[in-house]
Amino acid sequence: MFRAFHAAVTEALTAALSARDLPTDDLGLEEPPEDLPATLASSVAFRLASEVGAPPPQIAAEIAGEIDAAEIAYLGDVTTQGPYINFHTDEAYLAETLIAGQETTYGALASKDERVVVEHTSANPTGPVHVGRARNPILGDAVANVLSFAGYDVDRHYYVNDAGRQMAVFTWAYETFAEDELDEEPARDRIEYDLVRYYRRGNAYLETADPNDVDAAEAEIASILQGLEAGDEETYERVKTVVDQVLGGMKACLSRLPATFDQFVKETQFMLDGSTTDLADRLKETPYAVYEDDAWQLELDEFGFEKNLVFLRSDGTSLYTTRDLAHHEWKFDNYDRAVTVLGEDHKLQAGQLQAALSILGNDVSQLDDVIYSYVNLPDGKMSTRRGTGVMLDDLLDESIDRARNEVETRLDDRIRDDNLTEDDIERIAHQVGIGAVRYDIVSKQPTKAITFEWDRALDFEAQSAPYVQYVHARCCGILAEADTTPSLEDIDPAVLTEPETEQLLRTIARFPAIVEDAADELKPHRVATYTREFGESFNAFYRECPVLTAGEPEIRDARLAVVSASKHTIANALSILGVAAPESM
RNA sequence: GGGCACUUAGCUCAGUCUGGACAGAGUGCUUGGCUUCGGACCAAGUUGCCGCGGGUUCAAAUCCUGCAGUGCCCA
Repeated sequence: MFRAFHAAVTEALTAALSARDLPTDDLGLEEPPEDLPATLASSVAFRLASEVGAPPPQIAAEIAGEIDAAEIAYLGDVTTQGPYINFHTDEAYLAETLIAGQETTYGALASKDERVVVEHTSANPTGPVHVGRARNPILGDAVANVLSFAGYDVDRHYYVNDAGRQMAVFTWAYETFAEDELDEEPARDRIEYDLVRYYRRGNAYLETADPNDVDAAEAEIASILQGLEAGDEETYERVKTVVDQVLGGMKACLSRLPATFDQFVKETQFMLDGSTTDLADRLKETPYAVYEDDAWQLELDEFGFEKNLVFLRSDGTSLYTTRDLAHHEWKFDNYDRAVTVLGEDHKLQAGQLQAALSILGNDVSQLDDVIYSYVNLPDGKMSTRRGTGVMLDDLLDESIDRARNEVETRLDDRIRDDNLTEDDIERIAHQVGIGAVRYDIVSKQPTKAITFEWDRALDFEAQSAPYVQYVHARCCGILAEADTTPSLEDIDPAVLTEPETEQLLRTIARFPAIVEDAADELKPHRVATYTREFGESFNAFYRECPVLTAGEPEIRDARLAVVSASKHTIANALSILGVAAPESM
């Protein structure tokens, strides 16, 4: 309802200003401080003071007088407080919020008939997913979720860099070394933990072996890269053997979050189908192309990049970015919009990519990047090659273990006698443990750097997932106990008179606007911030307004409807964040 | 050397895009609340040169600019 109210007020205020021949480009609409009863406010009077030649409070009063509240949807009253014009909602605003909230899909926006591809994670298939990379699938999944919930038709892609030097090194190492030449046991019984040992062994060899042996190895690695470039079938199969196995393991790890994908798009696809070659030919024809230092380059200083972008080596082989350009044109062919979630270390590359795409005549306004900062360890970076870092699997295991302990120690304190089974405990441990990790990451602004510390990442207190999940479980508990679902016709919203109920309904009313905003801005953390506000509103309601034990049947039924709307709201908010909504905990 | 980001309470963070009403949460610390629909909860108190300096504005945590610290990138 907040969206409708906002639209109605915008229209009314615009009309009021136009009627007096005043500018309507900046309405100064904002949400007033919490302790004020108004739902929207305008500070437009400040800006008009010099133009009109009157003090702001007087202007505010005149504009307010211009608006007939009775004619505007959901508008109950227009008041002024000094220079501010305050807009108050009417009874229908809360009543219709209550009705809208009965839908299980509450908050979902109308379908937009727009195809969006969200590319995220796209980590090179070199080994187990570590925590340094985990921000990407968690953020990316939430971005895709919020866009989907906001009505876009979303596909999730993982772009597989299977044509780079890393994969050539891996393939060579995998074929060269025998199991007994590896100096460690797999850290975990899954394929990528097994195979990464070859990758590490290979890299160590290249750093420490006799120079002649290294040269021989490098020749083999170069031949793999050339084979890929030439479209050699056998070379593709060799690399594929390694890539698909490692990727399978990484996929299994990511599915624990869960982060799933509609497609794994391989870089080699754009070498095989000739699109990379075509693209390079087209780049050569542009006025930005130069041949310098034995390489084809693009001069991008016009776009703010001092350094040239090399797109073809002297031997005619393409580079990572060239193939990614072909990849992006392919996205543009198949989607209306492309969103890419990537670490700040790829920011320059992304900028150059965008410049090159625009040189090629693409509409780059359909391209959006979501940039996040790296997750570091207190004493340095995480690296798959060197084998440093905390693995995502270990973080999730530890979090689940701690959550299980938490459930078990709380078991005796439970007031509710619902006799949790062993299966329940395990379910809750997973929901809370994994939810806490996701929530911790998704609730922060992606641009801020994170230093990983166990205790901080696994803190179940504070503004964390369990707090919000608990609200959902509470809703479920009450609804289950009620065992009757009053029909909408029986509900009279007018009996909901307590300020806590009103505050809760107001919070519920804002949810669709939060979804819209988070989707427009590609900022899922806004939804996380909202879940905390929601939790506070709900808990205040819970404290002051008994539902099942409410005396009057009308009040009980109406409050049940509030709980039901609350459940839908918080369940949907959690699902956007990718955090499980437990029925009990 | 150049570019991009970040800096808000002891700690972890919202708020910054789009300037507006006394700068918000959690945690910590000091208190209080289960004859009760779920205490992983709630209530009260405490905590601030919004990194520093300048500028724009009726109004700046928010916009511009210089500087510092931190992170990332470029050869």
